[in-house]
Amino acid sequence: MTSRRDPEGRRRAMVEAAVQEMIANGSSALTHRRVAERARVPLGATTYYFDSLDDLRAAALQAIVEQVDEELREFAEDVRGCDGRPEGIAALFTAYLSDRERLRAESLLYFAGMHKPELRPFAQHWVLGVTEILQAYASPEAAQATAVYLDGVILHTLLNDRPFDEAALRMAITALMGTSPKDRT
Amino acid sequence: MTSRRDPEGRRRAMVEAAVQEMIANGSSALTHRRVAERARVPLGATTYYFDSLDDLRAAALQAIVEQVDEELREFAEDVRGCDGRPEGIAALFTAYLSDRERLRAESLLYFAGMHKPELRPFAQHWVLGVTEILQAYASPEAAQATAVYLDGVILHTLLNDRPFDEAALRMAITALMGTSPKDRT
Amino acid sequence: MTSRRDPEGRRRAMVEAAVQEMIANGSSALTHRRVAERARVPLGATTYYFDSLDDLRAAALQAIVEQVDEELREFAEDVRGCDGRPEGIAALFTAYLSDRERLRAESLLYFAGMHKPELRPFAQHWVLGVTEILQAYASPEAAQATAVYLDGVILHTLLNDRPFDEAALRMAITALMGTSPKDRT
Amino acid sequence: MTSRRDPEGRRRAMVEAAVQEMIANGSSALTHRRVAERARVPLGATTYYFDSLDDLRAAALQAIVEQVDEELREFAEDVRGCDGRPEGIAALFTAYLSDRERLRAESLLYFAGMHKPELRPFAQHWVLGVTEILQAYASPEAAQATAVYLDGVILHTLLNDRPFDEAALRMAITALMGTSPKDRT
DNA sequence: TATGAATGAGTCTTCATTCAT
DNA sequence: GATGAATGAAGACTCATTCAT
Repeated sequence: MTSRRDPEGRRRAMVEAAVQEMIANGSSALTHRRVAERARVPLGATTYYFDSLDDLRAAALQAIVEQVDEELREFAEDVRGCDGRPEGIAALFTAYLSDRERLRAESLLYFAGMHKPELRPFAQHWVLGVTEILQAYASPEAAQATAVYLDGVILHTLLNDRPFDEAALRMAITALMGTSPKDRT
Repeated sequence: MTSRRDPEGRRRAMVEAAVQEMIANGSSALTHRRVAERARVPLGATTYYFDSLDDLRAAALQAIVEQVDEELREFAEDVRGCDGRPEGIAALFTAYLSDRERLRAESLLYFAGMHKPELRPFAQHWVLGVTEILQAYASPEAAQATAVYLDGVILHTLLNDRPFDEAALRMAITALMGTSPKDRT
Repeated sequence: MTSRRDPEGRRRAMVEAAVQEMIANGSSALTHRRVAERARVPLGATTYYFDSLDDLRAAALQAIVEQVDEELREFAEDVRGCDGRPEGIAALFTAYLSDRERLRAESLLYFAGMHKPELRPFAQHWVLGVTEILQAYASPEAAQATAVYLDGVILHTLLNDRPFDEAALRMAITALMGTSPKDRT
Repeated sequence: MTSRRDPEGRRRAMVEAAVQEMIANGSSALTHRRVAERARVPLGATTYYFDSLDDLRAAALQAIVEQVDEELREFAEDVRGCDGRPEGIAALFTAYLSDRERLRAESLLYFAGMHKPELRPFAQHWVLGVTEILQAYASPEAAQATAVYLDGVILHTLLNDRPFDEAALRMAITALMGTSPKDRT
């Protein structure tokens, strides 16, 4: 059992357990009991540390957002590393797609944002972040188009067993990054 | 109350109520009670007509799939009408995006497929359908890339109040439809 | 489906189905639906022919009593055939015990009688019948003692996979049949 | 209401209520509601303390088994007290038969064992126990025959208002206890 | 006469939340 | 501060019985 004398640790353990539970079974499957069991914490602790189950859910989503932040930082650095070239981005993203847990976690933010308007900022975090990163190498419009496409790719990947074809990714990114406002006819 | 002695009508009413309920609050919020109330049907009717809540949910998803089918048929015709030109497709799709209920319904298929592998065929229906339609005017790869991008656009639209910019849509579609395998370096 | 134009046949089919259902799952597992399904009769028929489920249950128990009657007649004849000798009775009874469905059916009468006083006559039918048969070859007291013992044997058999040992049966019957009032000290 | 904050007491109260309910109306009549009402406990408590109704039923049957154990211990001592003489056993058993609640409780084990093979050990407990006790004063075969007969007597008593005749009991026990393997012809 | 649609009462069960300790 | 006992509301589901047709 998580130590009684480490409030912060317990809190983290519960949030992490909530995230895992939501990834595994969806947001609505979250219950105090399951979190307590998974976090190896007494049942009472879940309500002692969080005012309500919704609070706990929100904390879990917040944790996912923070993880997304971290990923975006890494992604930004890696994109710099390959000088923003489409082939490089395609390779980086292919690697990103291989961690399905991560994708599922992100998709939780979408679910949440769709049914609770106040959670939309969480859901938009990823697209906005990617758009910003790509703007260093393409027009704002091209960057956004690419980010939106990549979101579609994530969706597609979550609904297929096979990984997304890297060549297709490269092709699409190349096409989209190269566009610019003047292309608008 | 839905007229008694009209089994088919009652069934339809309940399925429709289930769809509405899921659109409003997500698949997991579906309960017999809410469906009964929305369909103006006694509680017992929901279990009399459907062996289980899962059955009812499945019927609702099936209904959405059928609606998607209908939309794909219309879309196919409209795309033919504009000769598959990107500007035309962008215009058509902008119109499509304006019906948020429809988008939310479709997104239900995605989320359902994410947590229940057996429902994946439902979830892939739309992308596969769009890809097939676009193949008449672009390489298979370009068609799929465009379809995946459009899925991303749907997601983006659902998470924003403002409608998706049609010019951006046109730009991206133009870029993606024009790609072909030989572009792959 | 049992013919619509044979009311008596339908009735019999439902009663028989009820008996089978009760033998298989106990009296309390009886439902209109299961009877209708087993008897291949529309659901409505079960309430059309029987005022209530309890009525149907009673009819089923009555049918078992009638079967017991038939068995008692056979038993009486067979006992006459072996002149009431204990070895003969033991052999006959061993054969009787081999049909577990029959035993389970009889035990239903016991259950029923235990919880519904008005059904006690049904439950006592078997012991009284056997007692009467044996009285031709032993004192009333010996006959009753033997019948009670045989009831214990039925119980024992239903609770064991292995058949009851015929030698033990012969020994006990011999001992009990030979007793007489004057043995009472 | 059973005092809160006395888990063991509440548990016992519910088990006892379940036993009473089953004695009164049979195993299959057991419901959470009736137990809660009889034990003067809120409905939720019944499922908080027992994972399922079957669990509660099992606990009740277990409690009956324990009571049977206690009775067997007493019976063993009393039988020793009368030196295993048939008249003594008959007298003891007559007293035993006078407590109908006890008989009904024991019969629950029989009926349970009949429909659920995994509960057979419970059902056989009494016969095996009595057989073992009597073996100190008779051959194993005679002991078993007597025990089986006594089971029949219990059944008979439960199905009759009048108590079982002690003289008949004495006669039968005398006859059965005196038998021995060599009597088998 | 016969049937299957219909429903409301009642079953088991889960769980967020409260609160005594 | 911490916990686990406690409970009431709500959920899925079953089914005897009623009744329109």
